[in-house]
Amino acid sequence: MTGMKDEVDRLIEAWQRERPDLDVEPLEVLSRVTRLARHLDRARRLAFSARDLEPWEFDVLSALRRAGAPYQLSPGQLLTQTLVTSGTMTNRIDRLAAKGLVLRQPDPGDRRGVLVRLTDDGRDRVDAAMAELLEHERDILAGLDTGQRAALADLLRSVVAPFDNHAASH
Amino acid sequence: MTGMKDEVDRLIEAWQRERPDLDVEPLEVLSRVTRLARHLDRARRLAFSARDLEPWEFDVLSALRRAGAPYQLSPGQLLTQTLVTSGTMTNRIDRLAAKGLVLRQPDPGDRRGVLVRLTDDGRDRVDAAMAELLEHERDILAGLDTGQRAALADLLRSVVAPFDNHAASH
DNA sequence: ACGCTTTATCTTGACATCAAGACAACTCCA
DNA sequence: TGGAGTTGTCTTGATGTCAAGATAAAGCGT
Repeated sequence: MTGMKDEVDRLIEAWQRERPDLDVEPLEVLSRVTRLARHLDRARRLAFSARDLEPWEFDVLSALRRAGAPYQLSPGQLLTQTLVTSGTMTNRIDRLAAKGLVLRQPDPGDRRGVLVRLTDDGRDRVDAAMAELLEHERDILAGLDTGQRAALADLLRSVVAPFDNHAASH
Repeated sequence: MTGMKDEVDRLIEAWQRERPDLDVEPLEVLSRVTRLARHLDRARRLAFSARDLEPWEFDVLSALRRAGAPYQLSPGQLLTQTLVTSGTMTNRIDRLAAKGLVLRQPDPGDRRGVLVRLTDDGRDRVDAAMAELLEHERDILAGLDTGQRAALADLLRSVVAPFDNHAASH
């Protein structure tokens, strides 16, 4: 018991009133996940706007940053990591290159391919944005103690893991 | 310990390798929330496609359904519930009306306003879609026992509640 | 009653995304 | 070496969304 009602409590009450025959218990978890994700989106947008980055820009730049020096990946690798289509990725790389945050270079080993590399400016921006994002996220989780956060992470992991490990069979 | 690694574990390892100075613990919870929400979106799309409904259609229809008989709300009420802009809602109502799932009626008490009402077909569709969605969601949560699901719901509620109750001050 | 402000909905124009397909370069086996 | 199939990226056309503004009707104080 947390002593506070949220929107999902109200949502569930309404469904129970209208459809008493249904067992709506799954909504207790999953509607909260959906709503929290929406709030997180707004928090991300806010955190990144201080660095003049859109969330989609951060997604691409952070994939490159995580790859480690020399911070370069192919468009194909980027689209498996960001789960967008190839057309979208072409468009994103165009715009990031126009902003000077990435460079498009021919792949020396495959003339079909290109390599997308983070510029120094791109690296600085994504590093700053990541630090800011973590600040915001810490605030969001401030109501939980360390043990609760760990418990929440473990419960979420066991719900998400089947998806992640099943997707490997594609 | 759940005995399984997920994508977020790998994401966190990469960040720790690249930025050992940052405390990335918040990602343990919030990146999993984001990823789970994305998987849920796909599950919803799948559940609704059997009833030939898009997720956005379900969002609107279910708001009307939850309102109870006579299943009617104003566009304004619908847009506060679905968190889209008014232009988007106009477009959605147009398309739902064209499909015969809702009716647009003049508001007898306010000539500026209209009332959007669920048709019988709309009610049947959204009821069937809801039952199907709950089936899918039960599958997703099958790895947790009742106590774990309740614990997860409570932890999520205490993270989400501040947003929901703060937003009331708009 | 008269304006001024607010409220409710719809319209417009720009934009990001996706699905499907085009095109070029690579691989591999005969 | 040649040809079939595969892979990597980009192009095209349709769609849904948003922000900003237009329009019309209510509310409200004087």
